[in-house]
Amino acid sequence: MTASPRTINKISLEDQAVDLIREQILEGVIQPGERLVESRLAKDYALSRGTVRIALQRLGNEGLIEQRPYVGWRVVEFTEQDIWELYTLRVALESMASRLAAQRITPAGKQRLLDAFETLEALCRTGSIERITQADLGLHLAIVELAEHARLKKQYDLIKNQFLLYIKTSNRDFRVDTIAESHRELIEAICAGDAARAEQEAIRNITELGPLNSAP
Amino acid sequence: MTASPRTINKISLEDQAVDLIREQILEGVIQPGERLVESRLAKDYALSRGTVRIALQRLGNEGLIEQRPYVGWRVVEFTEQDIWELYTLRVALESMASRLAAQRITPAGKQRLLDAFETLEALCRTGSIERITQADLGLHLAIVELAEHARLKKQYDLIKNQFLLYIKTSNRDFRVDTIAESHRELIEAICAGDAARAEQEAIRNITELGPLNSAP
DNA sequence: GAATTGTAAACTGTCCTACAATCCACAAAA
DNA sequence: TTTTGTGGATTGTAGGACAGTTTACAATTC
Repeated sequence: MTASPRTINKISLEDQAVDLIREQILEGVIQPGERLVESRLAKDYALSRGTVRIALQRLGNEGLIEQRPYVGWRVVEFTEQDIWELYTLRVALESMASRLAAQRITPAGKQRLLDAFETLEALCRTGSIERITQADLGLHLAIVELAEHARLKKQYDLIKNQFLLYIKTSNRDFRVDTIAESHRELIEAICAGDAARAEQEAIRNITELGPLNSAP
Repeated sequence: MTASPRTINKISLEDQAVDLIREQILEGVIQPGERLVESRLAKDYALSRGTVRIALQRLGNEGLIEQRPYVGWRVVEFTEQDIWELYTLRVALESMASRLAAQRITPAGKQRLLDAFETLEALCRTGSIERITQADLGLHLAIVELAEHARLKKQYDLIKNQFLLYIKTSNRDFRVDTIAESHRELIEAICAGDAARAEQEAIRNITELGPLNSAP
């Protein structure tokens, strides 16, 4: 007998703590600039300090919180430079991802892309900003995963949440109605296996939304 | 009275542990595939398990070691796919770095680049492989730092040591005599402030050395 | 009053001990 | 040969302890 597809959830407390605290930050429960006190978090979540400590290290690596020796951790506050960095890095990583995705696109991959795209399209008509943002990110994430490049994905994940935090805490007004549409050509290029065009469309898609014109 | 420029070295044990263990790995004292046992490291370096634990987390993030739950950490062993990933990621990050560096080059920046280049040139005539590799990396690192892009640098640092580990553990024969020369045009382009050419030269420089022809 | 210096509180950095959970190799059994 | 214990090693996690450091603020000095 082989094990059934259902597997037991065996997530370490460290991992759970990371997810939990990250959620609190992204939800805005813990605001930018606010401090994270090891001992208080440990008490709140009924964990040991050591476990919380590891979790904070990891979130620090994700760039959501920053450390000052003997003072502690606090949620980052983004500057103009930070935003510029995030956008430019996204361009570098996603343009490569798009090119690779186009090179190795499969029927299953196309399906996944189109599903993600349709989800985004639907939400753009009726959904909340929250959910649109989520779907948008989901589409980009799909592209990155289709590139089948573990390190690229890892580096992308590393800045993904910083981007989310920025979106949620800034009050930029996005033209909701055009978001889905601005992805159409990118998706088409990838599905068509046109690597060069996919790369260019990725650059355009990110650049036209971001504040890249005002580079420092 | 103002404090003199000499500052006191106040490095946390966690950080020192990271540096120490990383050194052991890069020196080959701990070989790829070998296990890292928390309690043994703690005893060897006279540290507590908690401190070692944090250090291992960090090295895991750098991709030098990998974790299996309840089993422990061991030094990574690179596959063909890994090497391909490292090279392609380097291209993505360094081509952007070169472009930015060219855009914001200053006299001081030129000086730094040329110094690094000359060091490399000199070593290519007389130095050991070890030192040439070090100087080569130093030059690339200078470019990345001249881009003045904190996140780009952070992501570069994250794969830098994986690359070093690969170089040290693989027995690829590098044409030592051509290494310095292959950087000349890149350096020139950056110093000339020619962003587009710098970007292209960066791609060429990395690609012509690496095994990118045999992409998976 | 401004600058310096002392002081207490809060928190991090680090260590220790302890024990349950888990993996793994190997022996025992079917 | 395959399955099923079983024990040892190591990780995962908790909790307590205390020194080191920062910080705000009070006390002191000029």
